[in-house]
Amino acid sequence: MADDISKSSNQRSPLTTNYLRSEKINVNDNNEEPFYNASNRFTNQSYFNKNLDIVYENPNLNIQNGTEKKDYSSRRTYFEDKAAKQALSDSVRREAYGKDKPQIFNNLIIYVNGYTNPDRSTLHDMVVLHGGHFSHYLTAKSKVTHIVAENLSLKKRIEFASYKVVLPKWLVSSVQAGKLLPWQEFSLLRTNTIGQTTLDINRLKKQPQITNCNDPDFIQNFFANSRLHHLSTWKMELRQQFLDSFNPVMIPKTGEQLTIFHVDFDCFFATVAALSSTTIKCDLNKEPIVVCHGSKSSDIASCNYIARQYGIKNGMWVSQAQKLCPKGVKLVCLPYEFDKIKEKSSIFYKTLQNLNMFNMILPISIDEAVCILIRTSLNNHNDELICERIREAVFRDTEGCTVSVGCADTLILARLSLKLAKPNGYFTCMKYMKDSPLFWENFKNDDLPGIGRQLVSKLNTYYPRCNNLWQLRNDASIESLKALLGNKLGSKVYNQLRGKDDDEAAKLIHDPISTFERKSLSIDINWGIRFSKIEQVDTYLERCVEYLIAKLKEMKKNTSQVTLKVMKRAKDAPIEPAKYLGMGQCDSFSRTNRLGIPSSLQGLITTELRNMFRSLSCPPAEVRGIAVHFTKLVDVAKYRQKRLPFQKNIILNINETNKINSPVTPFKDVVPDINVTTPNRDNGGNLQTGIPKRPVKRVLFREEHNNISHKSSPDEYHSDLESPRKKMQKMLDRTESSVSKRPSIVNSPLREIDTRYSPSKEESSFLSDFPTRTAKEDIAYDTTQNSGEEYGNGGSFNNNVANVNIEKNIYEHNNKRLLGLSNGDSIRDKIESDELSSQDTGGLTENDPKIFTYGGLVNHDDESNFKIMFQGISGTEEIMDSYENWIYSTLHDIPPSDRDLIILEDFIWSLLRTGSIHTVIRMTQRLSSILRNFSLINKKNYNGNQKWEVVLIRKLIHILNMHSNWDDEKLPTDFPIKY
DNA sequence: TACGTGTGGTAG
DNA sequence: ATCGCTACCACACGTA
Repeated sequence: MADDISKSSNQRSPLTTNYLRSEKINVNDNNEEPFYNASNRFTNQSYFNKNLDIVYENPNLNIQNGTEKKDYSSRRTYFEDKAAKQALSDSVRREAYGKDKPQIFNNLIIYVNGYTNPDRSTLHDMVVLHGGHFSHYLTAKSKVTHIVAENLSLKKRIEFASYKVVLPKWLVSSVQAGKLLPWQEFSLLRTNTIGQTTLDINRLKKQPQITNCNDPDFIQNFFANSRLHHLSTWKMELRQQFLDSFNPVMIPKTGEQLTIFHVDFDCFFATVAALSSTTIKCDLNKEPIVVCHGSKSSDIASCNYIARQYGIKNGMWVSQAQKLCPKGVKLVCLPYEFDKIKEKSSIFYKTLQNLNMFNMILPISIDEAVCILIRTSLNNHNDELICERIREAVFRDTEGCTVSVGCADTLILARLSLKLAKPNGYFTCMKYMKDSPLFWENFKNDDLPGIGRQLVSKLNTYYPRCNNLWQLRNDASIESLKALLGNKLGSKVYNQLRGKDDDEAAKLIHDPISTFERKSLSIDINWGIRFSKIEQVDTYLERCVEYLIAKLKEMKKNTSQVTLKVMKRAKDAPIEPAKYLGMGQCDSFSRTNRLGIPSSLQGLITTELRNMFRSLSCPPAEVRGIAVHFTKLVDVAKYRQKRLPFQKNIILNINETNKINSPVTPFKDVVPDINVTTPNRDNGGNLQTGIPKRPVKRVLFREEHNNISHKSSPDEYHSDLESPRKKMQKMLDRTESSVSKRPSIVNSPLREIDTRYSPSKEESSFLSDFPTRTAKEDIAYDTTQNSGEEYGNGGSFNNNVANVNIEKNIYEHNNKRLLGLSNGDSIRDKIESDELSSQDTGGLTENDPKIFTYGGLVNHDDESNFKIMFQGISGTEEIMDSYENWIYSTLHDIPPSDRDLIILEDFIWSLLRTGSIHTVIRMTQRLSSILRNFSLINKKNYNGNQKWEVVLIRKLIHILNMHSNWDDEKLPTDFPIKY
């Protein structure tokens, strides 16, 4: 498999690789990078290391994970380290709180799987305080003795077959009894006899999915199968992992030159599903493959690129996708492989880490990372080489998952480049593209990050003439964008269109700590929610709170503000929507309440939420979704410190069920009056008594406020209380277009319509006009071959003698030339007069800057320290810039003039003669990269790029090969040049 | 002006 | 059957 891909990637390989390989630069053919080999074979090894190879070996980059230079190159180190930290804090806690407790769990290592009752953190405490170890990870090395679980999926049952799997009750009862009870009595698998176990598994084979939201296990079961839940939690886990392990020293400072590699798996879910599918045989490259749960209204989580050719997109329903397939083509539906995905992803991140190339690796999601390299004068690396390194390494380590890489010096350009790179490729956004239609014309309005479905349609309405980002860039003024999209987003888009990251995006790079710090916590379920009685809602709310509080405790935080959001069936929506157990068209209503004190008390928060639900007055039968948000999280430790000065002023008088163990801070700066209860305004509904509440004044205000702003209330019978303004607004909402006014996913009727993802006219034509990557690159490859034959002087590339002879001639020729050129002024005069005297200056026009009109070698008086000048510049970077600009300006209809090319050749030779072969290699590589890129975004061949291809093969590579052949002939690699 | 609440929108 | 999550930003509008 690996061979297959590398072969195919060779075939559609960039000009760089092909030209060089075909030209035998990479003689050793031992899978090392061609330029690396070249460096070894040429002079100036040490200098070369400084310039090119440093990327891979830079010792400064090895300290990514800690100032103490931890070596994280080993795969397991990260987890071992984290486990060590965990163990330490556990033992500290045991020391502090567990001294008087019987150490009944000595020598046990407990792992808790899934949601349990009591919850995970309670069990954690129980285990730790009674002498046991709590393992957060189930790895081969963690030597877990027991797994605690409430119930297990069949898959897990098989996976855990060799472990002792027990119910949480084992721990609880053991603690109660004060001694370790035999685990067998609490075994989940009930493996008293082999027969029973088998029976159990068989029975569970058709383990029915829990679709009733009133089932105690509904939430767990739903989450276990929800892709979106997984995406969200994985993302937060990765962020936390980043915060736990990164080295702040490596954060780029503003103003530093960066190179950004945006790395992303190609159709990750589908690839993983196909690779790990044992039951269904399928070929990722031949059949349309999708990942989904069901058959009709099931969402497609991911589809491979064959499926995408038919117009299938992620998020589409299976029924619709099937229709898009040509006759006779069967859509292959594969199940989710969440465990495998997680596994591949952590390999992915470790691989990136182990490459030791980047200053910082920012997790974007389970399958996507942004790798950042700080450019310094020392690491003069090759971006394309790095892209390929990443791709090869990930492909190898994940055993068959391909990533694409977009590379640029801003986030936005890297992201757009990634789009061009997909699938299974890379794209580097070069300087000349940043402001060129060549680049921007490849993108549609919806390619801009931050512009989703709603805003794209806004853009399309306001700028109907703009079919691509280049047109949008030219048509959309910053004022109009701001007016259309709002101040922030408007200027963001304006900047993005110019390849610049706005402050918000840059914050990710320059302040990842605060970007990744969690500020809120929530649970949000809008599938399978069906109630008939208010008690069911109450119970459900309690389970939500239970779930959230478990997490809250893990984070050692309290919440001081709670939001409840309810999805209510829209008025004219059918009771049961098209999607099985879906939410259908809904209106959303929310209510936020501040808790008197930051808290993680289940009773208190649940009660609060129940009140809030009542205040929304939504009939339970109409509820289609419920979300609970904890906002304004407060660090438990900090909170304890903070409240100390207030302590003496607090009067505690709280009823039994909501006993608060820690002292209370007053609500804001108002005098606390904890005995006052909230008068409930839910139409005479039951008042909750005894709950500490906010001060009277505030409550009254809120009552009033709630009545006035009850636009957000699902009920209609308070209409007469509305302010005229609200009424007007409401009327506008109704009459104008409720869809565009409230176009959220939730409210949008599109949610229910099967055609919501059918490509628009523009989209389909765009897709069909745009050749696939493979096709395009095959063309590039062919061109290479053809030009090679056409211009290749037959077998002369392989003919050492011929080459040496030619080289010698050229060498002498150039020596003469160089001698002639040592008089810089005369040459300049000559060239300039040539340009003037001839109307045909190789096609140069006014618009085409005469970038390369003179050049040459300046021989300083000091023989040991002369400088090579190009364009009158001597710094390598500046020379490269000027060289690049020249290429960019002559890539199209107007090719570089022959005269200029001769001067280039002179320049190359003088570089070689002075041992600056690394610069020649860079120049060769640069040209090759530019041509590759050009061919990726241009279908057409221009005079300019064709000519440059000839230059690349006939001049640059040819010259390098001659050096290579010298080496073969055991000629000296140092040329003592006498001036 | 500064802040609070409710809502819309987006990304993976 | 089917698993339509969730963190976070920005804005409009209201209040102190």
